[in-house]
Amino acid sequence: MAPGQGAGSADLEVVDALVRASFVTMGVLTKVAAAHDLSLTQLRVLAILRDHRATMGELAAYLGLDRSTISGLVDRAEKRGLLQRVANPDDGRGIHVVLTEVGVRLAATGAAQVAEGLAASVNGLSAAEARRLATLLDRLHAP
Amino acid sequence: MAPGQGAGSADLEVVDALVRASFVTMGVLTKVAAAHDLSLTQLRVLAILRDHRATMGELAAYLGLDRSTISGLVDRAEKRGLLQRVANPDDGRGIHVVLTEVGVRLAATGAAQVAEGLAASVNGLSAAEARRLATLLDRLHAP
DNA sequence: TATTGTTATACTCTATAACTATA
DNA sequence: TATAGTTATAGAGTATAACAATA
Repeated sequence: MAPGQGAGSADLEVVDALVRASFVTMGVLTKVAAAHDLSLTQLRVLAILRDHRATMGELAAYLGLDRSTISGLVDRAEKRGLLQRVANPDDGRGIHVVLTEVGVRLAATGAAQVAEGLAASVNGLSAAEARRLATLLDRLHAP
Repeated sequence: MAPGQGAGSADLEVVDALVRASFVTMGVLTKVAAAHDLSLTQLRVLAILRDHRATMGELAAYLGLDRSTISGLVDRAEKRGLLQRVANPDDGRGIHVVLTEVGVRLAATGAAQVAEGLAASVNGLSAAEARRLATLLDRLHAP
């Protein structure tokens, strides 16, 4: 590996810190989800649908899961009354998925609890440090 | 909620950034694991055992999982030749779990690939920014 | 013919409850 | 009696392959 390229030793420090922080973050998310009898993926589905109306295929693409997996997830959430399949007038194939009232409320509660749970972790930082951290994190881009 | 307490709006920015970055990070970890036919949890087990010899119960406590879950995980990994159960001479109940040669190599390869995969995300930062990010992340503490 | 979604199947992950062996 | 681990069981998440409906 050429010097300055790839995973150099200077990067290892950040990578380790990122992995550690991510497990803490995922722990909070999983705990919030479990408190509402949701899996992490179900919580993500609610969060996505809170902002966007999506088709089954769009959910699959966004989450990086197979469409058959989404069918099951949506089945169970629909049975719980959290969301609904809605026919798409423009295309008889692409079904829209939308949150119900109950789903909207649960998504909002979940988001608030995630923020609350993570705020505890962030409490050690000053407001300026928190802003700096947010800025640096946002400059990481997906591979 | 009192001002300055809990999840104030100043924190929301960091929380969102943290959640986004964590999903990117977990995506890399999951992809590396899948490339070796491992689940994320299995990869974590290898990473833990790379540094520490642990009992079944210690693994369970560290990962926040039930002991019965660890039994299954270790079963499958042992069947693949990645690790071994070793009797504990000091206590006939607490079994030690240790990596095999193959497991050690896989753990090392996985760690390198995670670092490589995340280095791509970190490339947009200067060395000084990367250090600052690592420092800030390390100041987040588990809830 | 290509795309969207579902179903059947199989495997992993996970927890609960009941159990065995050791301390 | 308490602790460590396993097993049986059940439910959820996941992908693959085969399928139906629509474009």
